[in-house]
Amino acid sequence: MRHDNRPDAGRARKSKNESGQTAESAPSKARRLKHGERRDALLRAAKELSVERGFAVPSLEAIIERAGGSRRSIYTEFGGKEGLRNALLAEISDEILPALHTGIGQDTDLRAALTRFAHKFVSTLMSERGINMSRIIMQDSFVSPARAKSFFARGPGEGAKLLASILEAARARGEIETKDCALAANCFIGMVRGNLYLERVLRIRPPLAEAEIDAHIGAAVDIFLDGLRPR
Amino acid sequence: MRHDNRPDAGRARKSKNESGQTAESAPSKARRLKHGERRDALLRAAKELSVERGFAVPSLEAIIERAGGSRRSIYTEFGGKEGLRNALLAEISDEILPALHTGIGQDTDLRAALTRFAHKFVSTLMSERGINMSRIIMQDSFVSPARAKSFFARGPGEGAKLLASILEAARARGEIETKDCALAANCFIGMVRGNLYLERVLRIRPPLAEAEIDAHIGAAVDIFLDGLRPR
DNA sequence: TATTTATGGTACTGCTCAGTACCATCATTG
DNA sequence: CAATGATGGTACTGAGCAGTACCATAAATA
Repeated sequence: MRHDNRPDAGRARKSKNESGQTAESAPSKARRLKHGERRDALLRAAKELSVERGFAVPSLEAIIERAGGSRRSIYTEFGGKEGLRNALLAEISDEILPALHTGIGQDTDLRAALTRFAHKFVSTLMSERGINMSRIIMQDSFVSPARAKSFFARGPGEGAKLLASILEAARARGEIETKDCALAANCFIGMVRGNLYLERVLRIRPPLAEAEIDAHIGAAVDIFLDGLRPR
Repeated sequence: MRHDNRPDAGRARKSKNESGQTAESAPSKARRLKHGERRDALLRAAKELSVERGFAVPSLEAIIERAGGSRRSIYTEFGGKEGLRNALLAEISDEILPALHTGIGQDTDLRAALTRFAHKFVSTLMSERGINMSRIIMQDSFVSPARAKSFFARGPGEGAKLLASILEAARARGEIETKDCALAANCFIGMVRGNLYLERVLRIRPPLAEAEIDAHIGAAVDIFLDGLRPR
């Protein structure tokens, strides 16, 4: 029951089967993936393309070229560009945010805890990959404040809370003295970020050497602890 | 000598003279501005449109609609979109950067100097207008690292240098004790920024109340000064 | 093996927008 | 006041890209 009343119903197709499989995630053949697999492939391609280039969602063409599948796949899997964007941002958040907070709060020594926190922060967010992800999230925030909000809450927001609770504990032990631990936590995080984060995001500065990181964190921890020490 | 061999040479023009003057900077008539004036009008329109909406360069259509003139004007005045972008970013930098540093370094008292610096920083950059300008500059940085670099150098970079020199002076007077004033300045700036700046840029937080600003700055200055006080 | 179903592929549509051509008109200058 | 030059206005062009229609084909199922 083919209704060929369409103008170009019988148009010649460019048979692209020759070498059209640009998908590098699939082992050379791998045609016809099923639902979940195709979704993963598309999402992974979108993510890697974004992260490689440090730019927000690439064009659908570019994604398909890398992942295989077709425009149609994107619409069935994600419902369109916006859905893909949502999934992509969630994916990126899921990669970067846990790395930000793992192991925080294990140290009993305050200085060690602060140093660990800062190191985690700097090495996760200021690495090449972390910066590219930051850039993607920032660019996206100009499009969707909602996604930015959720990212912030799960990332820096959560970090600030964790740090504040660490400070509360230290204050309870009498190691530090401050009115407002949340405020102090905010200050510490800012201090760790310094101007470096901005410089990295703006691509003004190359990735930091270990020595630079240590010096910066050392200075921040010193100033912070001395600033809060009990009289 | 009109060569009417063009297909639409004699096409009907929509006479738009009825009320086509959307230019608000011009007093209702003001047709046919000359060179410099048109340039200013275009640039101002581009700037206000960007700043109002917190988004990078608007479409040429939008600019023209507000400024008057025509696409042609933009090409004769700026050489195209890229030239306009350059001029726009320079314009924005020229507005925001001087405000950032004026009056810094006048105070003899270190605490007063730090507080003034921080206040200038927060009230300039975290105001609605300042945040919108920051957003524009960030978005542009994803397009042109060169412009981002120059902005950073003139803004935060310059600020860090100023602050470092203030700290040097204080150290010479024996008021503070630190190995590296540049590092310490970096820390202070970061502390002032805290998470607030990011929250504002991402539009997660509304403009700060005076009380919030004072509390935040107060905490930062306290921690910083105590952290650097001589043993 | 034949039929159905879902997925891959391609072209088309429509929109936005930068850049360009060219006409119309105002302003200047002799 | 007429000729000339510069500026305003409009439409056209072409590129990029999201979304959609529909054909082709591989997999599933009977």
